[in-house]
Amino acid sequence: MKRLTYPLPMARIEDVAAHAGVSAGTVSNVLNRPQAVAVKTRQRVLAAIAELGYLPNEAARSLAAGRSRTIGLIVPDVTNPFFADVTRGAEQIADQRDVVVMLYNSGESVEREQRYFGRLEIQRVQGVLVSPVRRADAAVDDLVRRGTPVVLLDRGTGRHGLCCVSVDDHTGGRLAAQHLVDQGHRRLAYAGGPLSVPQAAARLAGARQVAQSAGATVEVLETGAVSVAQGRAVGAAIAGRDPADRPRAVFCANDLLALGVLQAVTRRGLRVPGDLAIVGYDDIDYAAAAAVPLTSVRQPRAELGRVAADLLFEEIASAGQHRHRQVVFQPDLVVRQSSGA
Amino acid sequence: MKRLTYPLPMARIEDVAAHAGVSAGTVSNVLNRPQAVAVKTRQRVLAAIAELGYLPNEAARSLAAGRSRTIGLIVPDVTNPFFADVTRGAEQIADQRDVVVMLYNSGESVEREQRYFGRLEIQRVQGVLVSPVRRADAAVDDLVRRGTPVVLLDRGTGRHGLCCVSVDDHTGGRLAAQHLVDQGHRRLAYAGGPLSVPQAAARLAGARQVAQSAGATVEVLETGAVSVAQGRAVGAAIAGRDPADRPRAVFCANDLLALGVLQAVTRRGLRVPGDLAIVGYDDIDYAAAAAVPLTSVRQPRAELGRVAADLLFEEIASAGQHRHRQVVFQPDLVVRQSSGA
DNA sequence: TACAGCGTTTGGAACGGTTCAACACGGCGG
DNA sequence: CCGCCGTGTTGAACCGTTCCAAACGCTGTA
Repeated sequence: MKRLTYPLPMARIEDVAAHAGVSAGTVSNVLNRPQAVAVKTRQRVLAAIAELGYLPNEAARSLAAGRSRTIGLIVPDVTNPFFADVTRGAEQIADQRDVVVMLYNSGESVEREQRYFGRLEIQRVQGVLVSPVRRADAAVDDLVRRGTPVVLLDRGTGRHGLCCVSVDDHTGGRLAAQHLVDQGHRRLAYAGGPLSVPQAAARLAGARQVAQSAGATVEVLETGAVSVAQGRAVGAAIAGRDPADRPRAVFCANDLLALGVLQAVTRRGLRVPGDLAIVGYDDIDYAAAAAVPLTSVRQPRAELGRVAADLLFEEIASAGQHRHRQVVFQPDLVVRQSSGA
Repeated sequence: MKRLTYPLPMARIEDVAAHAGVSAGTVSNVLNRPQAVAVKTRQRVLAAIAELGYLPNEAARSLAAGRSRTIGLIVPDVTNPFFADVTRGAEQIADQRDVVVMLYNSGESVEREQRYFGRLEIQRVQGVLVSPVRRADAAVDDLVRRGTPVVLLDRGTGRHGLCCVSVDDHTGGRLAAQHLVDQGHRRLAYAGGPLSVPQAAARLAGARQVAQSAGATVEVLETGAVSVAQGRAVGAAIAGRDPADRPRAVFCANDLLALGVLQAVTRRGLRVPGDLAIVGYDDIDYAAAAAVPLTSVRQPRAELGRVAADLLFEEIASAGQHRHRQVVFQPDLVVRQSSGA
């Protein structure tokens, strides 16, 4: 008995073959190795495909081929404009190879990340791009041990002996601090955290280095996360201080934080950049659109995603003998009004 | 000859079966119909699965089962906080059923949308959730005709004789206008567009209705898109006018637009809400975080996604006889400073 | 005429699961 | 002691592709 499929059984490769008067193998060749098929035959087959509206069954295809035409991508949160652009970059490269990207948001949860790794393995993805939640991530190690190529995105640099792409956060911190110092500021603050996040720490270290050699001070205002709400808290704290005891410039670990600070201090009557200069990080679209357009450190976001995907495909192709590479990008500073340009 | 797989051949169901001393069918039962297997056997099999680190091959599974455990979701742009939340809602429901969501951004391009539909069909997704680019979308019709269940998200209401979920834009427009009228405004403006987008038109219509019965006027400032940049242009135009000839309140078709207007008019010295009251739409996170927190019309975003997914699964389950439903949500107004609360 | 060589096509064996009819087994009632 | 029943388990067919060795047909050469 034929199984009942609602509502119509799709054309299979056999149907196309029959319709074109060839064998299934030939249809498969037309699809996968067109140059191996005589022009006339190929045209006949293509006509049959069009006529029947044939669409190959991906499940059968990946089963037979032994690999699925997908890669996995796990980021903390696509809603974050930074990761949205990274994602776009990776998708662009995958698209060129006709590979589908399975996207997951870890939400900074180790448990979710692990669950998604499992899903990706079940799907037999060719490889995984991931911004791991933890620097030392056992789940990543497992995945690698089981044989899935992995490229680290923006985090966990180097630790795993894996390919990884990142942006030089130390330099980013230096750029921001140098700019503020150049504007004449000597009392800086750094808002960001938690400092256990390597990126937050590296940006601070860079800023400190510059400040030190310029005779400036950097006060650390550590936050529990990098969100607008946390930024507002920082801004309120700054605005609430005695003017003599206030930093004159604040460098924020990301733009969301900076936007929060901006909002909180202007609401309390401080002028930006007059009373407080602000520099953000990431240069998200909303940074330029803020009430006082934000000076920010820009990272090559889409490029990051593209290069990561390229590395992944390289590793996939070179099954086995592959030399892991670590690519580090340089950020640059975009000066706008918030820092008093 | 065995095909060479890098680097290790994964355990198959046969391996598990051998290891547990049962047949493959029993292992399959343990995985899919646990209650049909004797407790002792089940435990033995589960132990074998754990020991071998067995992960079922999803491709083989969907090939045999005749359907993949995936649904498709196509939105204009996940970066837009509105759609990000809708996506989260849909994913939540799918997750409960152990179904993977394949997410695509149409970028408002008909061509991309069509390409993604093709991909989803090739993947044999169980169904598709889509915010179609065009109201009358031939690609959607094709998909439906070929037998893929489709639920329309937030757009194209009713036209197709399909399930659809949306938010009442007319009411949204009324809420915004009523609020402005209540604040004493009689010269309103509506910024948004293009008006060929049904949503933009409905919001305007709602606003007009209220304005009319209150003896207020609504000037239309049509835009080509709803972005921060377009908002800035509108704001510049308003600020550039003679004060006597200016609207005193502007209702924007979305928050990005409103943020742009806010930025442009404050930079030109107008006070918000003193000189110009602003109301946005969507209540994205950045709305509350703006330099002047934005009054906005909130839509139940995650709920929208959840209900859409529920409807889709309902339709999938009731293969064939299914009565399409159209769910309409009501928006509500979130009052903040930008409208002079 | 035979045959080598080449480009094209074919048939059939995988791929790794699901599903279901048939069967084995033990207990129970007659 | 036999037949029956229900519970668990098995074996084999099947899902729709890819891939590859072998077959095929044609041309050119010996």
